[in-house]
Amino acid sequence: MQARLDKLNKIKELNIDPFPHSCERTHNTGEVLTDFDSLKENEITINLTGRLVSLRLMGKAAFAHLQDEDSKLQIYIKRDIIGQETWQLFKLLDIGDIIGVSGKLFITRTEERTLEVSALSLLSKNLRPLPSTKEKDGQRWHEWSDKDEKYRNRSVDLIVNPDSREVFWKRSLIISEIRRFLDEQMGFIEVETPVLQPLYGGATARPFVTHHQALDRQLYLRIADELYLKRLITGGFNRVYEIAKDFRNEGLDRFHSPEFTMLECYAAYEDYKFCMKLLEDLLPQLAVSIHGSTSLKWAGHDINLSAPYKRVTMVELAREKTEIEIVNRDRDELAGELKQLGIAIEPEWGTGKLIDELFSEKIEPELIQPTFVIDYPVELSPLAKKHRKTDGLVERFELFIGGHEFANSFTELNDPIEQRLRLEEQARLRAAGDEEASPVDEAFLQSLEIGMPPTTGLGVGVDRLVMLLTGCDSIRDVILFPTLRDKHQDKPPQ
RNA sequence: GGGGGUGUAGCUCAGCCUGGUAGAGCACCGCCCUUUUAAGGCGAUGGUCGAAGGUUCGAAUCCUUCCACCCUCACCA
Repeated sequence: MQARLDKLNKIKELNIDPFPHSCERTHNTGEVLTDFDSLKENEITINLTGRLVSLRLMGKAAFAHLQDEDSKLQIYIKRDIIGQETWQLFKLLDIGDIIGVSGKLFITRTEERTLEVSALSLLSKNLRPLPSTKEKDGQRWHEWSDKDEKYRNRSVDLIVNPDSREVFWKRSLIISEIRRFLDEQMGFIEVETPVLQPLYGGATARPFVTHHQALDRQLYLRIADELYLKRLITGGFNRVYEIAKDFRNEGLDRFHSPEFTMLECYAAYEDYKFCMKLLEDLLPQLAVSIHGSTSLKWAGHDINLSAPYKRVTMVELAREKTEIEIVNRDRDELAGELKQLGIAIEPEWGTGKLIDELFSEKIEPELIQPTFVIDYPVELSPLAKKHRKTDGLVERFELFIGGHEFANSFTELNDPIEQRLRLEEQARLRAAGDEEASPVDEAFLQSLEIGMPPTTGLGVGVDRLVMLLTGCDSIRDVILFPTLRDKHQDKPPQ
């Protein structure tokens, strides 16, 4: 770094501003590579900007690679072409500097498409050396691969690791494709609901708690958008969605981040079958536009996202995979059968929790191809409407892919009286020590009392969707700045 | 929280089992080189071996504790 500061001063002594305000730019590397033949034929002068990522100095000439937002291009710098003054500047450049070059295209003896530089300017000096990497024909040496460092220093990661760049490029595409699908094909509108909430709800999770000074009041970071979005349905917006961060104060692992991105959408005058159809339209479309095909590899499985997806009720699945009946069961009997399967259970768990446990232990991991698991026990779903045919169930589904949950949806409960009873039951569990049961949200209940049309809602974990479509196996690989422990200095000895 | 793994030069890693005072490649610095591409050649610099204790004549190496990351289980949609 000291060496680079010295160079910075030498550059200033040459009367060159190492951090100028603007520059000329006519193309990016992608455009040059695409139209190379005609640009070369017509001897078009190209102005490129980018970061110097490799340098091969050979006395009075040099080859280098310039990387921009698209890809990279080799440039050729020759003293006799750029002149003594610019050559002096060039020799003070380092890998990592951002420069602008202009010149015409040619092909080297080794047949690499190259820009012959006739003018060169420094746009921003690099003072902190980048990790050195080498690459040829897609093969890489000395790759900067320390995961901890990648997560903590994403700028460097994005410069140095094309794979990371591609993941986040795709993430952005996925989100804009989802928006386009909902806006243009489905007639939804995007809305924004509070992140800071006086009460939290819409999911079972422990919230983050914060405090507002001026109001002198406790607020929570939202764990879900659900209750607010339904209030908008009551208000007359028939199709709304939100793509935003939710926050859950829980453990973190490969599939869970304390802040994560959720898509929630609600459609009036539809039921949960609408949401299944929506996913069967959206996912193949996304897979093709992001990945080029509906078949992909993820978590060691070959997965095909072509619709339609298998639909199977939770009751059938439990019967088929474990021979256990889950509807209207006596709590202790059910607990006994779970124990026989070797599932560790806690004495205070109710039937809902037991079924949930059975399901995640024995059934989820086997759902590799996209599968809608439908019709859940009412105990697990305080916000879902009871099943139109079967007692004890609600109209709900979750989508499983590769053994993991990707979406959750139900026909929304819009009977305000029943909803109040169910929320009061949750509040009772909460009072009994279940930190994840939600409190009663009076504003939400009053909105149901005004009258919410029959409605269906859907939540999709966007981070997991990105993992699936980019082949990443950790949620940290698809979040630009994942939550990490502090890397503090070790405490001094006493 | 339990179990396993990792941490050595700016980067990627060897050395640890079997203790003797730190190594390679790349980067960086100097010199040579006007179509190279993991450019090449010559030379130089660079490390409190994650931290702190302990054992020992002697610790990167053995032991203990702590810190961070990864995997896994538990918790958790």
